[in-house]
Amino acid sequence: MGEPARLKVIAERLNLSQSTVSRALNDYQDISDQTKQLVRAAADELGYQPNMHARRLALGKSETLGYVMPWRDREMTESFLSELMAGMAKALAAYGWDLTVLVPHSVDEELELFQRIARTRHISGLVISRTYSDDRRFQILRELQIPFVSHGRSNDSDMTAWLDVDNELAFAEMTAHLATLGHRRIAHIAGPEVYNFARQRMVGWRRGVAAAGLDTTAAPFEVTELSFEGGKAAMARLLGLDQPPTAICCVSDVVAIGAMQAIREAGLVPGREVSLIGYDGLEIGAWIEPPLTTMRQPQQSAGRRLAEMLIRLVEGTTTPADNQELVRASLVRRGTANPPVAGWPESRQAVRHTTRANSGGVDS
Amino acid sequence: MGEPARLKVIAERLNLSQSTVSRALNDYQDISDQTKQLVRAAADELGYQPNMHARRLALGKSETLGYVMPWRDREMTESFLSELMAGMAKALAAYGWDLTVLVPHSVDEELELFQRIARTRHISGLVISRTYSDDRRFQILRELQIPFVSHGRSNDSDMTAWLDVDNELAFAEMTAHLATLGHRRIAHIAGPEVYNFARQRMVGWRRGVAAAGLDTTAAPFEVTELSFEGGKAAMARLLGLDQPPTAICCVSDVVAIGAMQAIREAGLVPGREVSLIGYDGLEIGAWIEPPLTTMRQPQQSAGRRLAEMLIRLVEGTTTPADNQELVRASLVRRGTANPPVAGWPESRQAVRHTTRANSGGVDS
DNA sequence: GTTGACACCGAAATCGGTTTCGGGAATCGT
DNA sequence: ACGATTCCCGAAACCGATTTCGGTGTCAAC
Repeated sequence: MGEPARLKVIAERLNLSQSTVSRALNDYQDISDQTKQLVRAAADELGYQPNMHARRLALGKSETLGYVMPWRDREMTESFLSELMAGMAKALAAYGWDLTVLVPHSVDEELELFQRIARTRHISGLVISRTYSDDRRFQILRELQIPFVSHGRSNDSDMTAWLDVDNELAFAEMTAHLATLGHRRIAHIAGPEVYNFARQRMVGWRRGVAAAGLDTTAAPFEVTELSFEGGKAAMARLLGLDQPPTAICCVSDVVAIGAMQAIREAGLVPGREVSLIGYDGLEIGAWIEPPLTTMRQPQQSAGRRLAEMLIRLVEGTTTPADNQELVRASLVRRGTANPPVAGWPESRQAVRHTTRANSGGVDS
Repeated sequence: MGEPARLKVIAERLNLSQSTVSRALNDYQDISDQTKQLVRAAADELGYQPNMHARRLALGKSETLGYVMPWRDREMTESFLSELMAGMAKALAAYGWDLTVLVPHSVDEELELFQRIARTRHISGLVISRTYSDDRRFQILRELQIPFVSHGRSNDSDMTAWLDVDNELAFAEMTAHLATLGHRRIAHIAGPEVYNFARQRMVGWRRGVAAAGLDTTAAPFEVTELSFEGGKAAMARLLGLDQPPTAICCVSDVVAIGAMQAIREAGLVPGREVSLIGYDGLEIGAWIEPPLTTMRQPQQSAGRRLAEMLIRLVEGTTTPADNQELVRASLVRRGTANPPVAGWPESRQAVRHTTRANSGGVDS
């Protein structure tokens, strides 16, 4: 019980050679069933676990995947990150693989990291996220021949593996929902265009506006950073318009929550004068007043899928192009998407609501 | 540029032996400076990176640490997890170490995991969190001789390494702050006693109540699970008391946000009739209305410290007992801790606020 | 009775590093 | 001039697995 049992120990114990034991455990055909039984029993009894490093050295594989955490900017506080990682780690554990987290704190450092991994190969595949529309990483990883799958697409991801939500569809549906409620001026608070998902969402919103028979060119939008403050500032600008919108599609929940603050500070009530829908399905959205209507995608199963795809890529049993998966987000109806109210914004100078409905409205 | 440069290649290139090259790179004393220069130059040029598996096999060390993610229960959604992990990973990267995440989905599986790690040694140290007052893991890890450091203490952590916040002090201060504002009935919404931090916070609150010259035995408290719903239910019970409290110390921000909901549903205003303070310093607390006063501890530096401590432990340069660190949380003044208002709860039947201050109050 | 075929297993090479040990050359002391 | 250090470096063992290759023994076939 002192030192961990190696292959050698269990070989001596059974009067077998080390190679026989190894092959028995790996279920080779040229080992008799009887011997296999014996070896397995002994291995069990001694609690044998192969030395990972020796194994990986011999195999030339690492059975370790890396997750590149989106750390740059201050926008990583997103709580779903841990959920995503948990999903990945759980899926990998089922195969006996490990997940290591990589946290580059600059673009250059990220590229250096890729170089190192390409040489050492101690990580045999990567999951990257927070993809840009124009993302250098795709080409570099291809050149370095590092298997990878991205969480989110990019301009350059046609032939690579990815898992993405149908952002365009989600925002088209979001817009349609607001239109169905009766809204005619549906705005969009967008994220920086460098992010591919931000662009997709913008496109989806436009598509929704057009589908509702509204004037696309007149539909107002604001681009802002993905933060509470950003959402607040953007909303304030929208409220300053001559014809302010009655409903907003927000690029993220955090931005939506910021927008709600701006709405309140203008003396209005989120979900009454101005409806809004967020995106991400954050749990905290349910805790605020009124609870935020949003769209959710399951993070944990996304993590699982990403891991499974990457394992298959590393094993070489599939091609990247065969591993492209689009998942659908679903609307979570809470309290901030309601039919427009009469008398606003037409008579906006007249209304100054300082009272507030106790409970949020109810989505229809 | 095809295959990564191994030690052998650079040895042949310089007409040296492989062992010389290895020692040169590792700065051995018995290698001339001139040779070292040559070797390093060649290594640089070829972009040499040692094969991790070979290296770790030879060294018998893994240079990989594991973080055991608290996954059981549904309470892991805490957004600071990713921040903590980022802090750890960044610190480790500076030493060339890796961080792998472990996600056991049951207690038994966690113990199995420990067994495996003890045998394979492919992870040479663990960070565990979410410690229980009575936590079997401490003894087991000691028996298995796995170096570890816990984020949070336990009954059994006297001789092991840990990093913890002074929960007791934090809640004593929190209580003192409320007392200074003039509150005389200061309640506590506590977490399950199995969690050591919940017990510590309870003790701290009691200490604070006593220090304020109030009656400890009469001070009301409620134990609940660490969730929004839990906080809400607990607050509802407190409001049902004959003499409801005017201020609440909440075991966590999430619980506090749930409590705020219960306060609103009772027709009261958080921070007016009932003051409350949370704990964790979640960013979202600043986004709700009124913004939640809370206490914060820096998560990222905590991650860094944990990693540094564990590295030293694995290296064997210190003893566990010498690596115990208590950090202090600091009060974040926002909008929910204000002086008590007159007329409540004495005339509680008379007041039914349905209107609400536009901006939250201001802490004094 | 020799020859194959087949089932089963051991010896040894291999993965790519680290480390021990010992030897040759240069330097030192006397 | 000769032995003793000191300074460098190479050969080889080692870490613990996997895998190739070859060698038994058995049995059926001719």
